[in-house]
Amino acid sequence: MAGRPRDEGARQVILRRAADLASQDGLEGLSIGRLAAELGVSKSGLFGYFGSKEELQLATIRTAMSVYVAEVIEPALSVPPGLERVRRLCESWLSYSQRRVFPGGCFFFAVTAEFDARSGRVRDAVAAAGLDWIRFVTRTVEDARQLGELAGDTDADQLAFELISFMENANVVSLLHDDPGAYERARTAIRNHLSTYT
Amino acid sequence: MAGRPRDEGARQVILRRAADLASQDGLEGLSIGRLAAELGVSKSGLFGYFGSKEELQLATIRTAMSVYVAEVIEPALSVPPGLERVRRLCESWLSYSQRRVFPGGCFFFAVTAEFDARSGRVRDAVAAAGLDWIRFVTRTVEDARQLGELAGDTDADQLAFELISFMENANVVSLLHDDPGAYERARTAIRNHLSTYT
DNA sequence: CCTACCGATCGGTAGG
DNA sequence: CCTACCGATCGGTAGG
Repeated sequence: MAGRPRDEGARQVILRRAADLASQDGLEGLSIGRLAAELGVSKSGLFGYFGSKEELQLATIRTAMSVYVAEVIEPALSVPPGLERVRRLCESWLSYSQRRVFPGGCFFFAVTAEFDARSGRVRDAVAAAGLDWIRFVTRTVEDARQLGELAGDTDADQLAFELISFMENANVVSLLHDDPGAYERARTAIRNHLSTYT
Repeated sequence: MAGRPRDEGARQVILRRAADLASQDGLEGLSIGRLAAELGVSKSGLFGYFGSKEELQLATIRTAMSVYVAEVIEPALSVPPGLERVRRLCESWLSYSQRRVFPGGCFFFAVTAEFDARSGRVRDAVAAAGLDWIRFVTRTVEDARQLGELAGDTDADQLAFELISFMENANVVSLLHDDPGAYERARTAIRNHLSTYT
C-alpha cells in the first residue's frame, strides 16, 4: 500500500498525466523517469507513490476508467433507458474520442491493442474494463428492445458488437489518417444500422 | 544499403520472426538483442543486416505486407470481381486473423494502434499500408456495385468502412477475451449487412 | 559475423 | 521526497 496516505490530489494529477502519455505511447512506453521529468519531480519521489511500474500501470487504468465513466457513461445515463439512450451513448463515445480527451484517442483502444496478446495483471485489468464496456452497451441495447423501441428479435450481443465496431474504427481511422470524416462515417453507420433494427 | 547483398533467405527468416514478435509486443517492444537471442545469432551480426532499429522496423512492415497479400488479398483475387469477391475478401481476412498467421493476431492492427498517435517514418509506413487496405476493400465493393450485385446507390467508402469495422473488432475481441465467438459475430454482421445493400 | 565495448536509460533501492 | 546509486538492457560502434 505504498503511498496511499500521500497527497491524493497530487496522485491524481500524476495519474491523469500518465493516462495522457499512455494513450499515445502505451503503458509500457510510459517510463517512470520520463513521467517524473515532465511533472518536475524526482524519479524516486514519483516512484514512492506507486511502489512498482506495474502498480503505476494499474492505477493509471483506474484513473482512465473514471474519466471514461464521466465522459461516456454518465452522459448516456442522463437520458432515460431506450433507443434515445443508445444513440446518446454512441454519440458520447464518438465525442470523447473526437475531442481527444486523451491526446492519443481512446485510452482503452490503445492499451487493449498493446496488451491483448500478453498476460499478467495489467492485461487482466484491461480485459475486465473491456468486458464492463461491452456489457454496458449490451444492457443499454437490451433495455431499448424490452421497451419496444428496437425489434423484438434484436440480438443485443450482436448489435452491441456492431455498434462498438463502428466506434472503434472511427477512432483509429481518424488518428492514423488524420481524417475527421471517419466520425461522420461512423455516425452514418450507426444511424442506418439502428434503423434496420426498428 | 547495409546488408543488402547478404543472404536474402536468412534475412527473410529474421524478418518473419520479427513480424511474429511485433504482432505480440509491438514494433518498439521488438528489441534487437532479444530477436538475436531467439534466432541464436549475435546482436551485432543481426544489426548488420539492417543498420538501425528503424530500418529493421520498416523491413518488418514490408515482410508483414507480403504475408498479408498472400493470405488475404490473393485469395480474394482468385474469385472474379463482384459480390462473391467481397465475401471472399472478408472471409480471407477473418481466417487470417483467426488462424493466428501472426501469433498476436493481425500484425497491422497491432502496429496501427501502437503508432497512430506518433510521427516518423514507421508511422508513415503503417499509415500507407492502412490506406492501401482501405482502398482495396473500397475498390472491391465498388466493382460489385458497378456489376449490379450491390444496390446502385451503395456508398463504397461507407460500406468498406463498415466491413473493416466488423473485421477489426472481431480480431481484438477474440484476442482480449479469448472468445472465438467474435468471429461468428463478425460473419453474421457482414452477411446481414451485405444483404441490406443488395 | 564475432567479442567487447560505448553512453543512455530502464526499473528499482539505499540512505538520509 | 531528495541525491546517488545498483544491475540490466537498450541502440549502436570499434576492431578484427
